[in-house]
Amino acid sequence: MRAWEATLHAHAALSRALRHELEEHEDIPLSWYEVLLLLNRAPGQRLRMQELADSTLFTPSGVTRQIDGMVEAGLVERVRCQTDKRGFFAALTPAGKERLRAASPAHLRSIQRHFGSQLSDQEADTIAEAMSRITDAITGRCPGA
Amino acid sequence: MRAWEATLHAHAALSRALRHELEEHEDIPLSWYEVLLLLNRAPGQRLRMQELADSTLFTPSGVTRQIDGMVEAGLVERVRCQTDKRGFFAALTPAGKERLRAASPAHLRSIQRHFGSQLSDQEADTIAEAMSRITDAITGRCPGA
DNA sequence: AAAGATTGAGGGGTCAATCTTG
DNA sequence: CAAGATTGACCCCTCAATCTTT
Repeated sequence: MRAWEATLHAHAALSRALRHELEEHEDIPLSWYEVLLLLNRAPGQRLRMQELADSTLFTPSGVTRQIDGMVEAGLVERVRCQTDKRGFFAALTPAGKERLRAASPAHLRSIQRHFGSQLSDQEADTIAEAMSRITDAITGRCPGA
Repeated sequence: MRAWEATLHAHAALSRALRHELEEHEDIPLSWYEVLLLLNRAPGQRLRMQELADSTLFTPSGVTRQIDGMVEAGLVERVRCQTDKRGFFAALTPAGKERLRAASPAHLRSIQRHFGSQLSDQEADTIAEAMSRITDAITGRCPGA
């Protein structure tokens, strides 16, 4: 499948470039950015660990490791859920919010430069729609796995 | 950028599904498959380490680790280049060729099921072309990194 | 027992430094 | 010194097992 091989290569090249630029300019791992973004969008700037796992498509343990690092860096706090004491929220701290605000412009420029500027509007639409469909098909049912 | 987020998610979900299915049915890491494929296509069923790094978009050290494992599994041999003794070839062994032949059908079916069958022919063409363009733009010049 | 989350062990990749040959 | 490749230290993520709360 030619389209899949091309996607694999583009993903490898692109995520490496984005990671380098984000770490160089803002000293943030690429994976943190997505978490900061999700938390910032969320009501109360906080999400359950489980919600983060679903949204990011990481495993629960992956989310735990990630939040560990971000807590240590002071960007996020763990808050026990009062109504269900098994659960925790990851809550954005002021420092985390500030860090996201600082990193956003450069990162968005990187994405635009390496990805967006290479695509016509129509291509971008096609890709967004097709990729979403693929993700839904896999996470929606999972027959084999 | 919506298209980029969707691509990121699709890649995460898809590569996880493919990895699980390939490991379950054929007991092969997903990353080995691409190397076996490249070697099999290559003249003499062998490639220089450097060529593998370029083709797969892994770093040189990544290729070394990968080949280490495949040599240990008997799928590949390291062959010193006679005309330039700094270099090495990774050469497919008969066992490696057989392993690829055994794994191919199931893996191709996985790709078709999770990826190809979700796309129209036109979408697949658009994606293949656009993604190739993105890869070329990054690896071709690299202004920032 | 089931759900939410974490921990220990391990795979797989990167970078910077190193070794060898040209 | 430059090029091809490898090594050591390290990061990130996953799986299976575990702990706590429901």
